[in-house]
Amino acid sequence: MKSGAQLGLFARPELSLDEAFSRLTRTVLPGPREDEAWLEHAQGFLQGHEALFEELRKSVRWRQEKREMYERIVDVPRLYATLPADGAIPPILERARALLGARYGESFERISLGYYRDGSDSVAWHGDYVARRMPRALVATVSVGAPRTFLLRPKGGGERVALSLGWGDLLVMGGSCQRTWEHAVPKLKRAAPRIAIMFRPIWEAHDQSPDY
DNA sequence: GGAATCCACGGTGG
DNA sequence: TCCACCGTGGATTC
Repeated sequence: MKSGAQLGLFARPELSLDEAFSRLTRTVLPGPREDEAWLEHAQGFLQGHEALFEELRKSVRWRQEKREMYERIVDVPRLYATLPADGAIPPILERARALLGARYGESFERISLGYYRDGSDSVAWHGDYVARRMPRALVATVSVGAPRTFLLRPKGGGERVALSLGWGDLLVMGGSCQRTWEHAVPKLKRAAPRIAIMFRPIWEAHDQSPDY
């Protein structure tokens, strides 16, 4: 039996509108109440994510960024792109953006993509570059393709939180999350491809720095 | 024993 | 001036 991927018979991607946010669970991360960091997580937010994964993988102009570390030029271990600069914004993502904007009262102007091709692609512990300088910053991520472990830990140490993100899952990080917590996608021996689709407001008009 | 995790490395930029 | 940043690869832990 051939899989849907082999036959190209993917379900048309759609948002399960009636229940788009019904499975959303909110987690307040441990920390000072007056400087709260929180997560909202919904499994299967985007139905038919396989088709969107394939569309993005094929149509987006993926960038391999490089970084100098310890007198060597190394590849950043993932591919990166922004929409619409590197490809058309699929209608499903415009709808997702509108839904998220309505729920959170923000306009998510920036869409950036991170392509984790296999288990050797990863991102080290970090808070988003611009967001961590803001008192509060929303970052919404929809993950398509195969799940990868997504870790969070408080800056300065403490118990960490682990999530599995893929298959159309939604994760929203809010409050002081980018400033008081760090997140990472660790390398794994074996992992199938995943694309993270990140929605962010414009925090600074001149900001051009990539966030992952 | 294999996989996950930890840690040190150091030039750059804020 | 100082410190946070971050990919690699070897060491350590699970």
